[in-house]
Amino acid sequence: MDDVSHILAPLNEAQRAAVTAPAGPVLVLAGAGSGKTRVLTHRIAWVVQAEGVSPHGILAVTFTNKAAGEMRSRIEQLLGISGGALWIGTFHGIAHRLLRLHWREAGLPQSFQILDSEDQLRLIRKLLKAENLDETRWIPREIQWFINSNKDEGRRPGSLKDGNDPTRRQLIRLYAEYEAACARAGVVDFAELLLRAFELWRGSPDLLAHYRRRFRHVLVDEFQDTNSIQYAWLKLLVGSEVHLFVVGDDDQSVYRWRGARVENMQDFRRDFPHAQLYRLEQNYRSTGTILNGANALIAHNAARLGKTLWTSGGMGEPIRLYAGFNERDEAEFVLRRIEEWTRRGGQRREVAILYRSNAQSRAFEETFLAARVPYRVYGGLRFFERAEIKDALAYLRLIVNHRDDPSFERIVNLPARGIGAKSLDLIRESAKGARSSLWEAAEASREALGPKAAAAVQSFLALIERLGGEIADRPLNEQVDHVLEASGLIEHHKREKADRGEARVENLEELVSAARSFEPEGGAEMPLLESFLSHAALESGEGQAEAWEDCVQMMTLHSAKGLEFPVVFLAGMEDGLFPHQRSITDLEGLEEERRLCYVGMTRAMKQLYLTYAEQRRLHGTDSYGQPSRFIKEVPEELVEEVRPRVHVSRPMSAGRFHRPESEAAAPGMRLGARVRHGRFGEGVVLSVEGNGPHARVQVSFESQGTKWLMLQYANLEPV
DNA sequence: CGTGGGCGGATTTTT
DNA sequence: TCCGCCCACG
Repeated sequence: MDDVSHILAPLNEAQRAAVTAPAGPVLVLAGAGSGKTRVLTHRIAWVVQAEGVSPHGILAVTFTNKAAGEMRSRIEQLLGISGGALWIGTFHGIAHRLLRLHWREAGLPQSFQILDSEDQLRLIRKLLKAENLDETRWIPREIQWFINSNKDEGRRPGSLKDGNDPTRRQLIRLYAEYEAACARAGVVDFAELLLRAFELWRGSPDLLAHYRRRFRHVLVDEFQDTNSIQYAWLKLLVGSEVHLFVVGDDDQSVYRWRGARVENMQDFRRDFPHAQLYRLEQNYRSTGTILNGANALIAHNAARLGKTLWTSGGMGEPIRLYAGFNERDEAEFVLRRIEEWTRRGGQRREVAILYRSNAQSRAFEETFLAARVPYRVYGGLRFFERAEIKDALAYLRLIVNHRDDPSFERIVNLPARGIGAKSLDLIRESAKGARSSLWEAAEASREALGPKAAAAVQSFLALIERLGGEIADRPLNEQVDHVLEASGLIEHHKREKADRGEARVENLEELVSAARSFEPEGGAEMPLLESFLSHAALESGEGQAEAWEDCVQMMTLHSAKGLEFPVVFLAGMEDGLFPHQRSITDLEGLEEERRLCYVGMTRAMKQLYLTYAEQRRLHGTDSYGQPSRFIKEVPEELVEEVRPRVHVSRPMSAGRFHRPESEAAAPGMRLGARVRHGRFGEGVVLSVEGNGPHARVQVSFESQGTKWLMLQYANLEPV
């Protein structure tokens, strides 16, 4: 046996017991901040080093690409080897890998592409339109939900019963049509990746046997977030002899609404009655006060596996509660506290503002912008989801796979080339009649179309063909670059309104540089371009961490899961907002909201603030909310109410941003301020975006129109 | 065919 | 309030 002390030494007793658990299924109930990731990585290291298992025989599944990447690098550090042989990835990533390797057995075309949720919605809309169904009666989102949740449960249209309900019958029919359309186009959506991978194994015993022999150790992170098909897939793989090691926390299950089944944790104990259970309850993150508060809160949920976090550290400071007059007052309070924190030597990046829904970031952004305090909002539109990026990818996808109908639809007339709705309808009709792809229908459409449209269609097809030839055998970034130029996309965006178009061109350039630095993951052998396209579909592209500026972090509670911060503000603690109105009515929904609150509280290491606003402007109207019921579920003695509002800070118009100008990095850049520019003359500030050296202002000049200017170069003077 | 105005809808999010 | 989508118009 190799020396394994470095694997075991940093672990506490419970962690060590889990890491060294003997053969058989294992369930680790890991509370927030109890070293969950550490247990997983050390388990892998242990299995490799102490039990001599080859990394080749290990499969580890996570929920996000980020988590997978972190796990891989931690294992590499721990073992001092390259983790290349380990299969670590998301369920979707691993399913994708399997389908690439075994596309034939899975019944897929070799060059199948992945449909993201937006593509999927678009396709559903197309189907509805083709069927002449009213979108107000058949809501695309609901149909999408119907399809995905059935796939998540492993159900194909053929196995669904309509129960003599005409609505349901129609939904099932649409599901079947949607499947046919995907097959025709050679595309698979996210849920399909999982279901296909499941069916692949279920339908090929030899293949399954192969993987069962290969993967002797299967580890799963965030098990409470698995859905039915993922768990079914795991059970299929595991059979009887493989070691399944799952880690999860039922109290942190916050994705029920997208198919996650906390019940899988209980089911696990039923399905593997001999499973060993380990509890990790010692928390290394938060103060005793924070933990006690979180424990008390979550105790209001029924149906828990049960777990109480404790710490060997001190109680720390009380949890602080602030009742703001309105959302602006709330934001200003948070701002003042953060300034206090930094004045005492704290860093901004150590502070997180967490909220229930993205719209809440706005009030904070405005306040922080005005105060010139750098912040970063996580979430929002991701890189690969931006329209211009998706257009560019659609070109590449269509080049790779002419049958990719969604891509065809997307770009056939972008930039505009005279192929209007009517021509497209014709092509769609004939594709449907011939059960062929749009591409094939377009090829055959010459006669059916007018001469002008026919020429336009043919030249589009020729363009795609030509591009395919021109980019063959060139480096990936040149391929992307060439397609962007030759397709006219760049030109198209350059002609747009200056501000918007510029940003789009920049994003497209970013895509080229992403291509330049792209390295395919080991495994499946496929052309670089195709693997880049799959990567683009599977990776949201959130990871583009910008220069590590010292910024206050703002994000939703959901995206904060798995993170920790010395100082946490849980903002918007009002009934209706949090718990959210739409979850308030049923118990299950409410319990999930409570778990979300638990997740939020347990992000905090040293200081935790709960804040709410008595009056909040939302969707344009003012509402007067009650403090969140969750506040009352935290024991009073742990909470200190900050400055019970004796005097109210008036949020009046003139003093909207009442920061002394001398403190501001760029004085006078308030919204509505009058400024003078050397060349453009006088104007009014319409908006301010970003901060630090990247800040940009939009100014409406009297004679030169509206322009975006980089603050650092513009030399604007207040008038 | 491309643009602007009117209308409705507006958790949470990863893949 | 604000954003995205659809339709009507030029």
